[in-house]
Amino acid sequence: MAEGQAPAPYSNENLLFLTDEQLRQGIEAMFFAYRGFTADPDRILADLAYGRAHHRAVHFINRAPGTTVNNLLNLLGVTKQSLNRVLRTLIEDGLVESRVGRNDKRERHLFLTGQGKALEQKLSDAQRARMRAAFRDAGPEAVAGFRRVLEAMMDREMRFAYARLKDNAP
Amino acid sequence: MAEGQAPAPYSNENLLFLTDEQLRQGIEAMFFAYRGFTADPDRILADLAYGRAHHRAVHFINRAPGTTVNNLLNLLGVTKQSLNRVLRTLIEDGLVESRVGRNDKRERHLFLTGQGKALEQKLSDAQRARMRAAFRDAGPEAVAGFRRVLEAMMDREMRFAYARLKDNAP
DNA sequence: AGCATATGTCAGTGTTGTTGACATTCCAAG
DNA sequence: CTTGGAATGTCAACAACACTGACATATGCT
Repeated sequence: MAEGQAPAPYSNENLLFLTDEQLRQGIEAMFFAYRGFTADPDRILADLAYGRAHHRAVHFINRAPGTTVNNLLNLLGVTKQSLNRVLRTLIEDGLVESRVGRNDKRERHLFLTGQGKALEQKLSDAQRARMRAAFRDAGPEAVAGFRRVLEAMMDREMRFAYARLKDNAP
Repeated sequence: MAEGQAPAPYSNENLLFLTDEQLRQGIEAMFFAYRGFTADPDRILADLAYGRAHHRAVHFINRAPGTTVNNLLNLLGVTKQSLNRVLRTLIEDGLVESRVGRNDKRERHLFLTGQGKALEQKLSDAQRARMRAAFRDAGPEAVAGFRRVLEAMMDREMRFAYARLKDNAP
């Protein structure tokens, strides 16, 4: 493997030298951490009749109230048919409200109802608690590094979407 | 919300103060980054008749050759029925070999065949390439922070499993 | 001998994703 | 004002991957 070769000593590249082993550890860290990341909301959702897809939809509708279906589609990276199934149950159950667009009446703008906000709170409280504990354990500089690496790992369009959400923050 | 309150000025807590907004950004970063993290192997797997579950199995068998089914079960966090379906196809297709244990004949020890190693290489090359690019962009200190936060986010048992894999590294 | 462990298997179910096809509504350009 | 395309919704079929529950087999340990 090309990446298995050691760099010349004293080269600047040494600072950036990444062995396959280091990269593998990064990969495994992502895998195990993501399991932890989703574990708490998953436990809550198991009791209700909802799954992870509902959680994601509710999260982003809360984050960007009034978002269109198409926008949500891009954020979530699924097909409209897949999202529609989830949205339909959320609307039927009174967690999400879908309002026809004023300017463009083809578009539907999505909002959480009181009930929807309550579920979002419950789920994100659990997820934030773990994130807070991890951030606290690791310290502020580690958190900054964590964010830098994750941003660099995203696809281009998702990096933009992520930045846009940050700016639109309430 | 309790966590929405600002800490007293000049308190040590300031260094660790984490707003809901910061935590939400961390959550979204995890979500978008994980999408990127799995995107490249997923594209490769789509052409073959395999899925993400096969990738995970092949990864850990490569990582810990001779591992037992039970050990793999714990690493992956799935039921034996679910893992068995994946392992069966991998064994039938000649990517994985299952050897009866010498000491304990109830156990099966799992190994990648040449073919299995080839697939593992192909998949992990793609995944490592992205990880390498992200690590390079973010820099060494960021990588250290990234790892610290992810470790802190794992469940206890997974943190141990992760450490054990690091130590057993070839 | 009897219980526990490790594994494999069968059957049924649920969530989430996919494709493909088709209808509706509406904006905008010619 | 007609037509083309965009945004959305819906139906049907299907696949991957997870789950539970039940049962079988072989083995190890006491």
